[in-house]
Amino acid sequence: MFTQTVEYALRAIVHLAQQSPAASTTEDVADATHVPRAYLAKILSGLRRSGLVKSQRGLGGGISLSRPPEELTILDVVNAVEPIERIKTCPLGLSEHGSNLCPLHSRMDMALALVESSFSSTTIADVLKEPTHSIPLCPFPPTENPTVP
Amino acid sequence: MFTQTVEYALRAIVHLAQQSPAASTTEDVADATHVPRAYLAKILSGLRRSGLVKSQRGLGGGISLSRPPEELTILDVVNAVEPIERIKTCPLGLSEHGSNLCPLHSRMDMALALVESSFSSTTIADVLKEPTHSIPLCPFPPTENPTVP
DNA sequence: AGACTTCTGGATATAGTTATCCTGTACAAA
DNA sequence: TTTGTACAGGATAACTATATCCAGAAGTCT
Repeated sequence: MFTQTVEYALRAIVHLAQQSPAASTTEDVADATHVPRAYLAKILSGLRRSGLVKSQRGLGGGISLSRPPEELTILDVVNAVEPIERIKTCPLGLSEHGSNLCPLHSRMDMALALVESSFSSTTIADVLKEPTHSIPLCPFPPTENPTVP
Repeated sequence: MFTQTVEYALRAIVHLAQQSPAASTTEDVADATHVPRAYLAKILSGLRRSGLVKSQRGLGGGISLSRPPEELTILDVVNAVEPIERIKTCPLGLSEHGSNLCPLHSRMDMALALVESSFSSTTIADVLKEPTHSIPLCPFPPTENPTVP
């Protein structure tokens, strides 16, 4: 459901947040997140162009967050790499319909809205501050898989 | 977020439900749903293998639903073509962690759970029976894009 | 049987995603 | 200024998703 790229970007951002406001090299992030170095570099370039992170070359340089983790939501990250595209017009391309959605696409869009809402209400800081001793990217104590009634 | 294939499969199923229990030819479905015929044929083959639809060759044949629309959820269709994979173990591949999820993946899985739940609580019949005169695959009256508070 | 219809499945093409590599550029420190 | 570090970005490869085409199998109707 979520692409590799989104997964990788989120891992990277969480790691950067753990080091924030210090910078990490691409190599450091790759090692910590188990993301292929060269591909991670591309993703981080994209995040820089989106303004989520800033980069510094040379010794002591690396990548760091542009904003504090409290002001960065999961949705910000997801939308920077692969925007969640809400369904705004009928995908069948029937021009007569304008912006009205049929029941099917209305339901699909509702699911997108749920994800969007869930992601926008969680900051990276929330992820780091999770109660108990569970460590992001490196868990330990039990976290139940949620089931929505 | 959802793939073309999922979108196409849902359109096809909704159309089949509208004709249910009669059969439609692949051609009919393709025309009604604006899905490329040859590709649709592949998708329908898959749905048949999954048992959601049955096929009949020859004159008067075609594809029809195996179950009444009341007993078919959106989730059934999605899972038949591209299963929603809940995150059950840490994607970092750290064996020590067993099945415990870190806060990040716990949140991501929660989003998946929301979608799964939303899709499992809507049958294809629900989509067809939507109040007002809005017609699935062919809408007309306004349906507001939902926004979750 | 013969003509026609419709699904089935294999081969193939095209585009997008994921991943790697390599050269160049910017910066720091000595 | 030289050396070393680290990001930037282009070229390329492998794989998957999407899409097309066609020959063949299975069915209906006369």
